Amino acid sequence: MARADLIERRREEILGAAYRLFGEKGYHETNIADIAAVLEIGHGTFYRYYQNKLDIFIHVIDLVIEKIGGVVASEEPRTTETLDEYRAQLQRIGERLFDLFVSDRHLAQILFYEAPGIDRALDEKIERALDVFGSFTEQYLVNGKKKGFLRGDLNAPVTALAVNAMIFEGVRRVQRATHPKKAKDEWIRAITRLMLEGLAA
Amino acid sequence: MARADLIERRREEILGAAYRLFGEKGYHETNIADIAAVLEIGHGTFYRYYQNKLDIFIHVIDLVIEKIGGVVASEEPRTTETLDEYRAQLQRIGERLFDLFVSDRHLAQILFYEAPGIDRALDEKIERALDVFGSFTEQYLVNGKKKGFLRGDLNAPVTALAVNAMIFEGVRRVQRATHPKKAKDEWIRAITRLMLEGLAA
Amino acid sequence: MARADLIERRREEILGAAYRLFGEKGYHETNIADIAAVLEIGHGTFYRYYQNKLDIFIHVIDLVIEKIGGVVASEEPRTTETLDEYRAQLQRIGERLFDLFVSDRHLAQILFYEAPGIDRALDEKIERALDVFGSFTEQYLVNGKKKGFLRGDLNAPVTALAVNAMIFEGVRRVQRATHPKKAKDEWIRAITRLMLEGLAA
Amino acid sequence: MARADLIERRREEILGAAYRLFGEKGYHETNIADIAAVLEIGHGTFYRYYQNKLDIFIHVIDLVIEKIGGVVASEEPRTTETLDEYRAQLQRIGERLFDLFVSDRHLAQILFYEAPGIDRALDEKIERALDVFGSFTEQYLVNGKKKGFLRGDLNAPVTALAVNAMIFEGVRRVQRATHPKKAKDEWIRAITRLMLEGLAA
DNA sequence: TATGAATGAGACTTCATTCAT
DNA sequence: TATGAATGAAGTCTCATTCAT
Repeated sequence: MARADLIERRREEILGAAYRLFGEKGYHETNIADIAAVLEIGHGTFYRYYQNKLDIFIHVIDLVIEKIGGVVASEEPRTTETLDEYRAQLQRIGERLFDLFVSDRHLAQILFYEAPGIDRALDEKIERALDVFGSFTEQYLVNGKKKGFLRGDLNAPVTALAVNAMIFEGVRRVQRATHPKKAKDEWIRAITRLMLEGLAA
Repeated sequence: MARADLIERRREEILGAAYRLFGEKGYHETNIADIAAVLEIGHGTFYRYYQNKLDIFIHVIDLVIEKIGGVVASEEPRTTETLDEYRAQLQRIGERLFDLFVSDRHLAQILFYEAPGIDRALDEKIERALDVFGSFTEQYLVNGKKKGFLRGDLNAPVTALAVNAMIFEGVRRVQRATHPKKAKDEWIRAITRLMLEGLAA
Repeated sequence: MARADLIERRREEILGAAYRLFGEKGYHETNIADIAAVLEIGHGTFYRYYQNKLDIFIHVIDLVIEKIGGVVASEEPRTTETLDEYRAQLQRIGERLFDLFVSDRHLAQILFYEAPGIDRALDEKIERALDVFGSFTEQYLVNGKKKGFLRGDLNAPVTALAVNAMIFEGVRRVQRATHPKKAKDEWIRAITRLMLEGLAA
Repeated sequence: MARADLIERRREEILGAAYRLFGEKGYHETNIADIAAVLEIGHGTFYRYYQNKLDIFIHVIDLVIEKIGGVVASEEPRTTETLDEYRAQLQRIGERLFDLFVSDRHLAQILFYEAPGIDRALDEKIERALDVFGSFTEQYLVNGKKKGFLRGDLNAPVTALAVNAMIFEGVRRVQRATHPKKAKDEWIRAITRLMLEGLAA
């Protein structure tokens, strides 16, 4: 029992170290020996906890998806009744997501730069996660259509993915910005206005 | 001069082969020997035309950027006078861009999956290209503001990047779709409506 | 004493598991962890009963030698008085040996395929065991010479080893045969006729 | 053309070095780096000529089989007309085979000690080679039956394998003997007498 | 006595790059 | 200019053995 806890802790330590190193140096530049070294363990020990380098990276990606998913799923789509409520909700989620990426710079690095192209199965996994995130956004849109504060003829699934693409580009940009706070506000405002009012005069 | 032409042709042959292989197998899975093999040249010869593996990949990325840039810059922003003209223009560019990615599957694979994370300097180069693409979109927005058919208070630079993010997510999705034609129409429609009219009822 | 018995029993359980695994998977493909796993003991426990991997393999070879030795020494050479008695004796030993190898497929696998080349000292041990088996056969030949039913000028030590070589090749072949029973009869008959009557017309 | 020759020579140099090292140190104790070191080449170079360690060992075994096969097939079975001619023939082949193994100590070491148990497919290959060697001996026996100087009722295929087993045990023993010459004569004599006249008085 | 977490030497193999021909 | 043989750094992974609990 204590034994199992220690093992679980060690697994998480390794995961944490890998998360950091993959974020800092990149997947291909990070050796198993590097991960072992920062933890001051033998690199054979690593292989007691994870099958191989791809295996730990997959777990790192799971962690990334989980972190983002926590924010994405942090609100209840169906409770929103008016456009203003939706706008407020959008802003809250946006704030949390931008804060998440700004506070943890590895997140964006891993998701947007390291993960793609490592492994086709992993690309698929990320794609499915994006689909899930899309389905959350879609629920908001569907709710809005039902409640009547969003256009009844909007293509919810595609629009949801388009909206999410803007948001992810936003977090990517904000996280790299010289003044993240200012950038965050600009992006949240630009996206919500574009979404709700459109660009037409 | 004929000499120089031959060299240039050979350079392009190598670039073409590399483009194809990087798109099919990925950067790390493609060897210099593979590239040489498809051209039936010695792999030592490769090094007479490109400095190293990263060098050729950079040139592949240049090609990718150039292909996209050709579409992005295919219209003149300032000639548009009305919202309807802008809508038509958007649709034309969208069509061309989606067609480009659908007709050449390596383009999306390289841009979205292979390029990220290879090299930080290369990531920067792509970022700058995205900035350039953003500045094109921005010109349309600025023109629309000036002509009065777009909202005067919209944040043109940020909104332009957001719009482009939707478009790139669209081409990525459409290129992977089972029915690209249908997907393309849906995405173009969803994006233009979202942009111009917004989602609010 | 009960303590000592338990220890001895555990030693034999480990030996049995090792015997089976070395026979099935081979020496190099069998891990200490594999052996411990089939016994559902910790693999550290293994080292309380055997010094190391080679040590247990040496004990496995001892077991192999013992099993064969049991058959080889199962008859009394000096009681045989006539050629017919010797022929009958030969056939009895042959039957037992062939049955032993057919009933226990690991025996041949370990003796003929796994043991050679593991360790020079172990090769020597097996060589000495073969010498001992040779000396048994030699006793029959010497007895036959003394009793006058075998040629007086035959080179007993060398001929004994030659005879044993035939027998071991026989058991190796029979154990691998599609129809072991038929093969066994053929080999026993071929060897006894070759031995006693020779091939000349 | 000279190019191809050089490559072939290098392949054979590597094969020779591997043959020697596998014979001296054993398969598992020999590294690719060892082989490269004795040839003073980079160990990456090894992999230009052989796929991997097992691959070169298979080629070593091919060489072993070829060397033995050269002796085994050095006489024409059907030309023998009398028992004395057969005896002489047997002795010639025996001499050559014993000389081969005595002059090249690696041969026996590799065949009898290193090869078994490395790889099941390789074991099969050796088994098939032994079958081929058996079929040669069988031809002598069949010829003898036809010509009437060997017993008409002998089981040629099985007896051939039994005879070969004696011969291989002989070469193995002689090659290890303190006085190989004396041992060789004893073995050749013991085997031929056993074969042709049997042991009965 | 039993355990199994930790270790790290060591082996194989790949491949970008060089350079003599 | 073209070639491809040679190189060796570098990296992944295994597993016998130890030892603290």
